[in-house]
Amino acid sequence: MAPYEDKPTLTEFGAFSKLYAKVNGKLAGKVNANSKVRMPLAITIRDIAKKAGVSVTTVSRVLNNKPDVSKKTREKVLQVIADMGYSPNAMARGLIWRKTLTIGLVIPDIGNPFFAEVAKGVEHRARERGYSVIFCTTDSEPQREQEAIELLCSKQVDGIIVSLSVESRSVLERLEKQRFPVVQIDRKVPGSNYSAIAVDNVASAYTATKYLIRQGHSRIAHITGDMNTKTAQDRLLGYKEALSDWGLRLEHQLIVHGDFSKGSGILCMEELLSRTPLPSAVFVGNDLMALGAMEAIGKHGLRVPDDVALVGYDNIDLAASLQLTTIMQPKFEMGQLAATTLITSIEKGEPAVGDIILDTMLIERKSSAATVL
Amino acid sequence: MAPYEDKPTLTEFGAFSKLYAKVNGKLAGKVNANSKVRMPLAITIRDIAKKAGVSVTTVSRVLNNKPDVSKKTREKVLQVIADMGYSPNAMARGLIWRKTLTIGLVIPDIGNPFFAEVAKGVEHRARERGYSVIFCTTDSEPQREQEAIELLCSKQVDGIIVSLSVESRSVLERLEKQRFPVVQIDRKVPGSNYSAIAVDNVASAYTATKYLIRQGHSRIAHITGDMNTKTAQDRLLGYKEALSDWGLRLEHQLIVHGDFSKGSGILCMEELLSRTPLPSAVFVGNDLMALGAMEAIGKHGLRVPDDVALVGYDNIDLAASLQLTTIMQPKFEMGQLAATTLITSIEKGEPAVGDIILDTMLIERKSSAATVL
DNA sequence: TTGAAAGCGCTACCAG
DNA sequence: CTGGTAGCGCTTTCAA
Repeated sequence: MAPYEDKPTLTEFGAFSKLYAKVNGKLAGKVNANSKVRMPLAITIRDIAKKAGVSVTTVSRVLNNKPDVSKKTREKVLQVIADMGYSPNAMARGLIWRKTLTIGLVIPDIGNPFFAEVAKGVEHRARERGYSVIFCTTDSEPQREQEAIELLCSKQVDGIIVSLSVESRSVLERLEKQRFPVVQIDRKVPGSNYSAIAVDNVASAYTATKYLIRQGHSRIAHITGDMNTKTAQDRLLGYKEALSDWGLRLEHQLIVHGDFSKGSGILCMEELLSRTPLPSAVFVGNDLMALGAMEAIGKHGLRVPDDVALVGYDNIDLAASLQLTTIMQPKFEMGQLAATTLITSIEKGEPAVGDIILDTMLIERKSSAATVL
Repeated sequence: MAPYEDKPTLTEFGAFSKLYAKVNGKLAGKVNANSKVRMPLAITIRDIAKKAGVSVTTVSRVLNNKPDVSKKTREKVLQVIADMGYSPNAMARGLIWRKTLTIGLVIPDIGNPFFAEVAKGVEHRARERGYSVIFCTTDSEPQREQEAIELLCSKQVDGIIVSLSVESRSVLERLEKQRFPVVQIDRKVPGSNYSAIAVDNVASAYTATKYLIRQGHSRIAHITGDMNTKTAQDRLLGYKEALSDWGLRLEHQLIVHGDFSKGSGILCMEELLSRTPLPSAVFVGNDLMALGAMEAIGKHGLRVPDDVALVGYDNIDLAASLQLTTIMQPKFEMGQLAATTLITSIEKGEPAVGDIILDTMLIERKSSAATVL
């Protein structure tokens, strides 16, 4: 009648764990199957102690590499642990240590290659430092962002890496008051003091737009990301500044609002294709939308870059294959850095200071080339 | 001197939690800052009880929606909980319930859009059912697969969704012995009894190859995925069977082994491009490698499909944009189904039975079109 | 060098 | 309907 919900410890139950009789007190003695005493659902430190003929304290000492254990005892205990395949219950430890060695990751969408790559960086670095990662996706909906954070807090994660919409400021403020370790990634919530790992979106959007202008374009459209994010706002800003600096008129009908998804890229591009005269170039808020834009352009029998030049943002894997000119940002490294920053902050017991702004780079490819390669 | 490592409960500390004096026994009385008594690091159920003027038992009842609490008391307690922003410590609960409402997800690479989409499906469904997801990546290295599973077990997850290399059979067997809930996704470890959510890789690879043959190709190469996975083995098998059924000779020099990564796609294609005569078509083990293959082909001044036709596998987002013919498999749905299956198994207390094989579909696009669109 | 015992925050059992 | 109390599995005093 082994209960299915047993917690695993990667061992089969040995002869040792057939029936559990409480010994340290009232209930010692034989316990039959009908007893109300709950069976231990996995091997515990007590099982190890008994088998090794030592106290739980000693086992605990071995487990935690404390001194004050004779070499002989230590080896004996280690042996039993290996034999039984015991692994300590992280929850029980967490209760005492007030540490779970787990961090939270709150991102809009793991399906977006940008965030997938960021998540990869986070997970890799976290693993190196001995932490696990619980991830939550929010589609940048403030409601879900808050729920995710509350959930992670109740799960007692040691810290959280977040990428939030601008509306989640109050949530962050509450965490700040408790001095809870948080690091922002990709987008910083305005007014929040938590440090962020990001790029200069204004400057790089400016660069992208300037580049198109220099290519001879004067009717340049922009498909924005989710305007609820600082990222999208900043990229729009950079676009506007570039136009302004080069004396180009800002045409509101050339700015359409997407949400960073490929689908929205299609829709937005469709809309732009109905404008007359047609824009000759589009700075798209991210690569995923640029993908959609390409599809829309193709569907209308037009060609990139001949009819419409395109510049994206992110340099996700497919940008190279698609010959999409784009702004490269170091996604994996951002994830790694965020994890490093957060974990250091957790372990030092003090908040990270200052933002880390990483470099971006314009990568020129066919989608915007004046001359076809 | 508020310690930074405080566990957050989304509340600022109220006047209530300035200093904590043990009351239920020995240590009652004033406790000064030098005391060895650890300060409570977050609001606990006892704080709520005290503030509401009831027992912890009653608060617990309210927390768990048990009956046997008068409406008035319940409301009072709820009010205090809301006021203090209390949220129960999931670890303490987990210790008792032997449930963490957390599941593990072990995948090779979150950076691969296929797995990112699967992960998305898992997370969405898990959230709907009240579970969180810890994810671990392994690059299909058996060592890391085992470590990931052991880690997740020690974190007491309620179950695990895995996508493993064929070598991890023994690890699964140990989990099986303990009747620990596991569901396999995408690839099934041969010999394991845990049910899997996957597609028929042999049949679909057969379909893809057959399709190329029907397009008139007779020199068809294959770039395999990581041959340590059942997925890659099966796709190779389907490829071979199709060749055989159509009386085409199997040329070993036309089979090169990649690892499902884009980089390996480039390398493998380079290798194929050195063959003479050139294969006129390549069935690539997944879209990511097909991406790489396309780049390699372009770099050599050749064109798709005129010089080399390409068929991929997965139908990731960019396949549409790249006009890549591919085998579609329902990634998001696979993730959802795996989560549903696992959680149902966890909650019913019995293993899921049988595999779920989902339908695939050949999606024809330009990369293999006989006539350019 | 060892072990007994007191909890971490919570739920479950029992008695009122 | 309510409250006291014994643990969940572990670490950490403190005493031997």
